[in-house]
Amino acid sequence: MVRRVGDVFKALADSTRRTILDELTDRNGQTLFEICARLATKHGLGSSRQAISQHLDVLEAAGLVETRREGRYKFHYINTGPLEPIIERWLGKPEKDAGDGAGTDDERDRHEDQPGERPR
Amino acid sequence: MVRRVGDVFKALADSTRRTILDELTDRNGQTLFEICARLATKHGLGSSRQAISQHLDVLEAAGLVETRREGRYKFHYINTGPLEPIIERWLGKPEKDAGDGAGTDDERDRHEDQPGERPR
DNA sequence: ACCATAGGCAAGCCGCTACTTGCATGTCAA
DNA sequence: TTGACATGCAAGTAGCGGCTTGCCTATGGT
Repeated sequence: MVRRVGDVFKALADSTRRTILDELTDRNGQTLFEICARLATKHGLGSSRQAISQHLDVLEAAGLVETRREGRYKFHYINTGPLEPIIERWLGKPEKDAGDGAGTDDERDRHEDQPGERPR
Repeated sequence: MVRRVGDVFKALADSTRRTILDELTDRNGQTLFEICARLATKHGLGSSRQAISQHLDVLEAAGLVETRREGRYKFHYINTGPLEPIIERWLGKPEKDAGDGAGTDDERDRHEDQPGERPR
């Protein structure tokens, strides 16, 4: 698994997944059923177990959630690591308006979801 | 326009829009045609003018881009304001694992893109 | 062994979204 | 005014993403 940059943004694009991250921030290391129950009661979400499970898969693929198996339970832990660099991407450099022309040409995204790229 | 929280995440979910933000970070205040040209040359994107225009609409609706008209030109400026609070949402509070049970019940997202909500 | 619990896998449906296509509007220069 | 340039608007299309439905595996208790 290559863990692209865009996966983090895609993962955060869904409000249910953001609420899951809120829930894991409030109480870390929950199981799937725990998350389902607390999403239903505290946040009024009616999502099914499979829906939450798929959301957790997306979050794990993005590196925002790590899991640990123990018997028949699977605990989920939030990982805020991928969150830090994605903001300083646009916040870090000073705002120069129309200064130079030739960019540094560093790759950040590589356009992961671009269809073609056409290597010729 | 209410400017919801989720709009910022939705706007950042697309890699072309992120590249546009990169481009505006590199040179602020570009016109639509400028952005099209530089996306094509520097980043190798073959998006049409209308596609870029629609992306800019999304970014503006999210508050990430502000515009200023001048004659027949429309200049686009990046606005990093909405970016700052969305990360400290999960980075700010300390990670307590399985501490209390009753949450603070503060609303952050309001679940803007939830279909039902069913007010009964 | 039996059953209940916790979770996984896969196919299908449906709505949203990015993109295209075509035309319309507005602005400046000659 | 005429034409070129910069942008806007709207309908239509294709693909992706979130959710459901149904069944399966595995662990633990009795």
